[in-house]
Amino acid sequence: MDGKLGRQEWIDAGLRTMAAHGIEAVRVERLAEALGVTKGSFYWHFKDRPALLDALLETWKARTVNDIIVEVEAKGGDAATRLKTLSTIAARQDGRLDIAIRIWARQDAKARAALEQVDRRRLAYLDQLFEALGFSPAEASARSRLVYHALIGQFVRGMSTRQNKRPDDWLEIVYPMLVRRT
Amino acid sequence: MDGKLGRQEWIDAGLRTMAAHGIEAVRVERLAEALGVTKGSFYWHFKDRPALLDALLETWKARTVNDIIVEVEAKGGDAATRLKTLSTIAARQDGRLDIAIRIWARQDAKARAALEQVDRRRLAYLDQLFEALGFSPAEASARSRLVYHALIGQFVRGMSTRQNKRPDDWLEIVYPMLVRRT
DNA sequence: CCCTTTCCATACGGTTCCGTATGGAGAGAA
DNA sequence: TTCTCTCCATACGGAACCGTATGGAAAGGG
Repeated sequence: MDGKLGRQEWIDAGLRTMAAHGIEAVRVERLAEALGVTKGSFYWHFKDRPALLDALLETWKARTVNDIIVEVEAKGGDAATRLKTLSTIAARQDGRLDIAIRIWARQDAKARAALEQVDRRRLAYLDQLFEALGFSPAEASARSRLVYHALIGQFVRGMSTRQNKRPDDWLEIVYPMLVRRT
Repeated sequence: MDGKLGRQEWIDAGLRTMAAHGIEAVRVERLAEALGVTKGSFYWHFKDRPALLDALLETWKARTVNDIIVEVEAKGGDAATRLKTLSTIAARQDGRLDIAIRIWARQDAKARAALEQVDRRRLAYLDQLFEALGFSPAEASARSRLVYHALIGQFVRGMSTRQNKRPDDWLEIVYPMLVRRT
């Protein structure tokens, strides 16, 4: 199964181990072993390790800034429908890569900048949906943050906890509360 | 300024750097430099690095299993009052150490076990409060998880984000919604 | 056939850790 | 004083990385 490999194979392998074990675990000699080559190959395709990490971040950012939002918009519907679509899609993601980026962002300025961009985009979209449901900007913002933070918390917890086979139904249960105007 | 130092100084230093930079940053030679000694001291007080990590975990667990719950119970009041007390106390914690443990638990079985114990304890307490407010077990459990996950998410995000000076008022805003029976 | 380009293996020096071995300084007991 | 116990410094070997230098195999063009 070995033709020659290019940047993309290294990036994919990097994203895999990053999702599984965090950015600290993506080492060039380990990736080389996993890919069945030596690091001679790596330093042909990349200048150094930071160059790979940049590529990982860019790849993640490109595929993450709009992914869920685009998917929700594609399904269409009114604000309530989109919010429902969004919550079901978001809740069944595994989010391991997002969490790995989030942990990385604690130490790295670039990762932090990319993450804040993604967060702002998603929170703005959530704000928009809640406001379309008739909530004031302050109420909409608070509910957006409640939901978004709760999803992050679920992912973080699911990452630490052993394979949780329970499908986590709390979001479905509290969903009616979240969208009901007072 | 240095009398001799004992296990506790090493543990405190370990907890500090762990809260600031994660478990990966807890290295014996770095701690030694921070404490103004060499690692000769470390290997006098500890068998090896894992022994220190065990001590860190035990220290955290001992001071965390009950901390907030005890504080809330000390203030007393009915379920609604306690829930309010709990949310304000929890929201103004920094939670960096908890998050560091949570990240560590992704890779370490012992940390995972300790963390699951703390999580179960806290979630059970939250369930109890919500049920005392008249919610069904399923509703209470869902709301507990919503709030708990949201707090985790806030801490994780606050850790990645640069010094967020906004005091995060979303919890206060959505609080009435959380405790209102349908 | 030869030559160039592409891709990778091998070998090396340097850094940062871990853990061990050993000796030494200081303080109190005998 | 001398002996002992506690605590730490120093020095060492080894592992896991990073990045560089260099050579070689494979493939295609000329």
